[in-house]
Amino acid sequence: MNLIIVESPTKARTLSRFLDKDYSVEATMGHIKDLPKSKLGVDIEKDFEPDYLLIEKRKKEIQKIKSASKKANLIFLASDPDREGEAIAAHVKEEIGNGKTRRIVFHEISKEAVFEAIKNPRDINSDLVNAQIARRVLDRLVGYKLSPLLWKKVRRGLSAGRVQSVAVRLIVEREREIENFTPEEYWEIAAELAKSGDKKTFIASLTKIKDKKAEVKNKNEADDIVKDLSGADYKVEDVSTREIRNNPYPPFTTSTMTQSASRLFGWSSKKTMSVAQKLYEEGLITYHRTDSTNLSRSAVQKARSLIQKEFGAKYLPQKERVYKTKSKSAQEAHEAIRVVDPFLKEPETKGRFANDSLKLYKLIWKRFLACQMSEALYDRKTIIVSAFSKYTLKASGQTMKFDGWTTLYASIKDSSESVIYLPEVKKGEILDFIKIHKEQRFTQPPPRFNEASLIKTLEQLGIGRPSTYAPTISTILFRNYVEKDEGKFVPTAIGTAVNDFLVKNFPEVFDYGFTAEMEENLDKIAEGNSQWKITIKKFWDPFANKLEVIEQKAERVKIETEKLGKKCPECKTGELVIRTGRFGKFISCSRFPDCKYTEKYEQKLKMKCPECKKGEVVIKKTKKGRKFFGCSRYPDCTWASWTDPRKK
DNA sequence: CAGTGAGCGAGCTTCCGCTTGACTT
Repeated sequence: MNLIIVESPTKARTLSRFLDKDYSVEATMGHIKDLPKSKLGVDIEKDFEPDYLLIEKRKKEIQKIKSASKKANLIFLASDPDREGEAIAAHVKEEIGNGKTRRIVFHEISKEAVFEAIKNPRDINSDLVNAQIARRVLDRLVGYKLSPLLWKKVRRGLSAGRVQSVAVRLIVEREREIENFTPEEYWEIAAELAKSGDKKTFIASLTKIKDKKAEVKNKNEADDIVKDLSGADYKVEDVSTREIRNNPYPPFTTSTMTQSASRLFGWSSKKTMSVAQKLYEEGLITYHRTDSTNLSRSAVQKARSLIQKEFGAKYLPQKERVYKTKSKSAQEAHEAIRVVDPFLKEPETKGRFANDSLKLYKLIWKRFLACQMSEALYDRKTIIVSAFSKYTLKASGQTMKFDGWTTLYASIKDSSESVIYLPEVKKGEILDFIKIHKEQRFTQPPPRFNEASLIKTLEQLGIGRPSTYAPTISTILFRNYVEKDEGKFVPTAIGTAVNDFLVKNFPEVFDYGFTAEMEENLDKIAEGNSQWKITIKKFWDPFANKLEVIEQKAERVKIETEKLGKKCPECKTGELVIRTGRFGKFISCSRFPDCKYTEKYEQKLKMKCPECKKGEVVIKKTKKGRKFFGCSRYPDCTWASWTDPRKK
């Protein structure tokens, strides 16, 4: 009897299905050891010795593993093939405490991959484990030293960390960009033209004036050009047709899946991940927390045979498509997110969220199949027109020749570049002038982040991991650092104050490149080329100095309040302001602490309560920070709902 | 379903990354 230990119980179940009776499989449910929650757990005096303890909640799993290991001849530690997985394997080995353990890794869950791995066992890679320790200790030092500083200098209960604080920083700085943005006026000018005698017209936009890019700044300039152009001869200078090839998107990762579900279904990352978790547990999709775009050979073969059968040879490229993982921080522990069986188009999904499950499954199915299909082909035709040999105008449009993969999965490009009618014309041909179009426009500020764009940006910066994107968003909302306004993130006064304090005093730690630099150092440790204690010491010494100075010298941070423009009804002298407390926003008197008047701040939905029809629907927060909808007449009316009543 | 802010100063808050449940207001 041999024992295989993996991280996920679902993975354990899948493995035991295709392994014979000689193997038993157990799961750790993630990490089994960690630093203590209630204290630092890092002995700085003793070279940063970490105090890894068994996690209370994992006692049950450890017991099961221990008893199973007693019956086993060999124990294969098959946690994920990355830094964290190596640490888990090391921790399990410490607990089992005998020489029967072997470390194995596999990158896909198939019989072949598992047996191949078993044939190539190795020892625990202590360099990789050391890299995990360095990562853990660094995050603990940053989080557990800076948070208490915030309690002292800003407010109790706040938090700071390598990941969450940068997420807040992105949102705060974007808001400032928007506030400081001055829109600039510009004009778009186009001529509506037609082939001589043709009834159908087309639009050519002004691109150049005297061979320089046309930049029309104001109405006077626009009017002059329009006057000029109105009586002009329009001559075709050039006609060209070019074939455009459009390749499919790579298969989903956690980041791209949450982005697509957000764009297409309007789902939060939390919702997408929980629906994906169910699909994974039902054996319908591969693991949903991954940054890899790798696909198993056999899955690709199945996909190809389905494409051949359902869509025909034209839709099947000669060679299978291979996707290289772009993300620098990727650790390739898992495959891309794909359906397990491409031939299963519409599985029966169970439970309360059956509809959502099916919706997400179909999206993953399409994305996976599409990624192995032929490219889409377009003809892009461009007509260059001149007027007075001073003005250059351009009309372009494309027609699809072959839909390829877009027959399954809509390309974003298709919706933005609509098919435009362009006539058959020849060089030198004179066109009929119909009329001039002009339109005033303004440059736009960058958009606020939503969950999708925030996750995308964090991933590009290498900050956070697939398992933490959704939880990080929950954290910064729960702490009231940011709030959502129509799905977009807006920083609160607290979030802005905390961010400015951190960035001003610890610019290196919250620099957008800090994590990338940390990863480089961790790689050196993992390769055995550097010692983790030295790396941590290099960070710690200047950091500790700064901590001390700032703790002594920094002033307590004042948090800006938003005025409501009303007098305080109690003292009649102060003004009412909005403050953000531990439980969200509330209204109070600006003369606090001299006047202690407070009032509830209610975010109204402009909708009557569906139950009593008298009160208004208001947004509230539970003690745990979760948003819900309730009636403003509470406790007279106890109507409440998790979901937005407007969306029914 | 009251509480939040300041400061008094009991005792407590806090990180990131692995994994799943529990499951309501």
